[in-house]
Amino acid sequence: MTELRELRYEPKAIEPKWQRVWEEERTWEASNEDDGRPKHYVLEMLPYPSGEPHMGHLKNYALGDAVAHFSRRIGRRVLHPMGYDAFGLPAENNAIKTGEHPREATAKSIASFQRQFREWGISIDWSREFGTHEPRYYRWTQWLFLQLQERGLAYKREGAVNWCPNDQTVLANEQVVDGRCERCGFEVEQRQLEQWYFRITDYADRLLEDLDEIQWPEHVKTMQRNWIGRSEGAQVAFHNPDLGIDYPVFTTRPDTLFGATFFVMSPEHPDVLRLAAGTEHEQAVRDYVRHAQTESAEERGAADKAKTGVPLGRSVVNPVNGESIPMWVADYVLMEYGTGAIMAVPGHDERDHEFATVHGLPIKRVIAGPEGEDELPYSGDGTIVDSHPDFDGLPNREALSAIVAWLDREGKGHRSINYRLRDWLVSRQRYWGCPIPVVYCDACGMEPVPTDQLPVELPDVSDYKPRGRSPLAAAEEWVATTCPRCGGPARRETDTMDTFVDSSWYFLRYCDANNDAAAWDRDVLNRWMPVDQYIGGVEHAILHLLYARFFTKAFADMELLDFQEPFQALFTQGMITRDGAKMSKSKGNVISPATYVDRYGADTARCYILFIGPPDQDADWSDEGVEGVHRFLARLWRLGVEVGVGPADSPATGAALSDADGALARKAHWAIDKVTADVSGRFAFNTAISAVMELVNECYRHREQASPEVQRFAVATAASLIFPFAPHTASEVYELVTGGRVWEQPWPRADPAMLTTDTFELVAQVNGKVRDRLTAPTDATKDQLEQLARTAPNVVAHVDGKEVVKVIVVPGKLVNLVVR
RNA sequence: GCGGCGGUGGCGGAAUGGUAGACGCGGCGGCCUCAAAAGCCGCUGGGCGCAAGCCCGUGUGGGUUCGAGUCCCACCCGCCGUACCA
Repeated sequence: MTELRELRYEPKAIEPKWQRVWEEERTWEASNEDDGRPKHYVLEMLPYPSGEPHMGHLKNYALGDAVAHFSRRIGRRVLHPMGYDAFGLPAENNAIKTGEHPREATAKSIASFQRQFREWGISIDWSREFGTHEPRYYRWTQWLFLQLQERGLAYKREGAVNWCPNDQTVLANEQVVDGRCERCGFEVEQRQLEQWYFRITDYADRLLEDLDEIQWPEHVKTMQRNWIGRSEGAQVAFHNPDLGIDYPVFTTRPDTLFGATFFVMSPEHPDVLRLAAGTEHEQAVRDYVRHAQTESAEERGAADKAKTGVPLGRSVVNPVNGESIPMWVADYVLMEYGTGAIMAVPGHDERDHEFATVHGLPIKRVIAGPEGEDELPYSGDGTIVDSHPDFDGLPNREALSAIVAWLDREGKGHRSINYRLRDWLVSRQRYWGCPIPVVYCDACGMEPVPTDQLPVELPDVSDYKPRGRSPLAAAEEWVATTCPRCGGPARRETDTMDTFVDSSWYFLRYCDANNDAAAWDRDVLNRWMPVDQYIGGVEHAILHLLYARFFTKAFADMELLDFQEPFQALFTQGMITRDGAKMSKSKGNVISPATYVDRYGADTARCYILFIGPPDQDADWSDEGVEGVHRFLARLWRLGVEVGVGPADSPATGAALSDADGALARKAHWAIDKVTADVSGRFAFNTAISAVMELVNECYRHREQASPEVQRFAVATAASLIFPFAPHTASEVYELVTGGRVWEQPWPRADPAMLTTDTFELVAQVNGKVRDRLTAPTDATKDQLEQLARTAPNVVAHVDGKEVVKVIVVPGKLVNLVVR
């Protein structure tokens, strides 16, 4: 017999062995046929294949795989697919630098992801794999685009857009962070361009309301609510007699209308120059507007910036009292929000107050606050004063609705709801994306490409460099086409789609990934959707998650599917940091999963990343911690070798057991109970793994005394429980002790009789302080427990000479004697 | 400013209002070995004490309670998100 201590746990031998079995037997492929088991769709966010997978991917897929495995073993039919978000700028920027076709770079990266996902042993249904850059996928992206266009949900219009001068393309609002391009960090400019949009604003209310229906982290819901930014108020028209134009403003405080002392327009407001023309302020206004344009979004957006602005030399009439108030232009008014113009109420708005103070404008109080609150601006509630006989004296909240009703009757305004959410700008002047399937004909105008001519394939080009228009524009042979309506010459749209379009429906395609006749079959889709558990990073809280919800609702309206929300439950994972900092090339603290998988095996890397802490929190990677988890798996494996194959059933309920057998069997059942609760009730994988560690420690403790059968049961149970986290080692150990396949076994069940013991440790307290610990029978009465505690030597010492005024007995736990 | 999350040993972290610090790392000691590595076993919050044991201890200060890391109030600090949104 081989000396045990010479036995080495060799993941390099174990892991490929099981990967081969799963691959050859296609173990993780899911059938679209309903077999009576409840379905469970487990999905991790689509990876963007650039270079190699990083630690974030390892965490994401280790988490998802644990959920998928656990779900299968508790009897669900599980869909756990994989694909690649393969269009995008990194591959294209690489092409500009090196000339390598983005398709080549992407293919290499995908191959690396595929290889590593296999090496990690993630239980993926590979039969459904695709990349969003493959024509067989983007054909349907284009088809869906046309469906949206047919219903007016995709449209083209001219307007002010965000332009990234580095990436040479427009960006959606969601992709501009602090005035900078979310991708490259360059300052974004405003340009006036004709672009494609999706009408996501039509869905603002539904996107907001349905958040109540889904199990998502509250902070993600909050971020979406804030992004949608619904606010209730009124639209009120202020008339300018010079041009004879009504300028509507949006306000959430119509109750302060009588306090408006001036009127402010955004520098981007199209009428600003027209209004100033011919006044003494014309030149000053021109200068101010020009300056505002050159100022970066960042400078302009700084909250502590002084309130600048110039008068327009015109005035408008406040419709509620006929007062003429001066018009100004100031950059604290944003064109993007509301109507691009505001009524300024310096008495009750901080910003307006600041502006009025700087520019010497009148400040009027129209709401009286409680006693002592006589500072202006006052933004709290109070009583209407100096406004109108009908409203003076009313509480302002009451006056608010009364004033809106009155405006409505008088035709001067109406109730209005305003949103921060803008339509989603989807066209991009870049190459490596999904072509927008429309053509332009001189005779017929814009024409959608007929669906039987899809896909519009992305042509090869020789020059990827963006020049303010898509590189596709240079592919003349491709651009020149015929009009589908009149057959005459036509030109193709050369913009491509935002890659977020690709990833807004991929989870649908997985359900019916190989369907050549349609994007999906509605019945097949209904058998899997919605995704039961979605897992990914919070960085997608707004962008991807909002877009995907919008698509789902739009498709539901088109009767392409029958549910309103794509992701029933969402789990957002924390970041993996290194030395307390985010990993980045510039910091030089990047570590790659491959290093650890190579050194310790995939099971160690996966278990460690789950063991490190609660998965929704950030966690710092520690090399020493990895060693510990590796030791644990090696200890488990060694137990398997030592105990060998044979019967491994749980001791029968009520069987007479030796002390060692009893302790070990109970620990095994305790671990089953604990792991099951930790995994199913919450994502407490860290404590689940520590419970299996405890079981393994208990196995070592009873190695000499416990019977082979009970030891085998304990080891098999440990293997079975660790399987969702360390599938290879678990499979190996389970085979060593039972000869069977762990993934084919149902999830173990704890025997309730084995979860209780005859005695427990009774804590004896005096005045809430622990004074003794005693062994007490589990079935003892409260009185018996009290007597036991009262006689404990150290309790007696603390009670001595005092009066027991109260006794608290918590059966199974403690006795507390309150003395005086 | 606003919103959210968090603050527990040397470190990562664990604790349905009921034994604070499970599990892991690190450290210390022992066994094995010619020796080391690996492995196995034990100890490991701080202070006082020969010991039994006692005192202190979950960011700070109050409160509720027989009992508070946990609940309430007021603060401090850190991280994330968001910010002239009318």
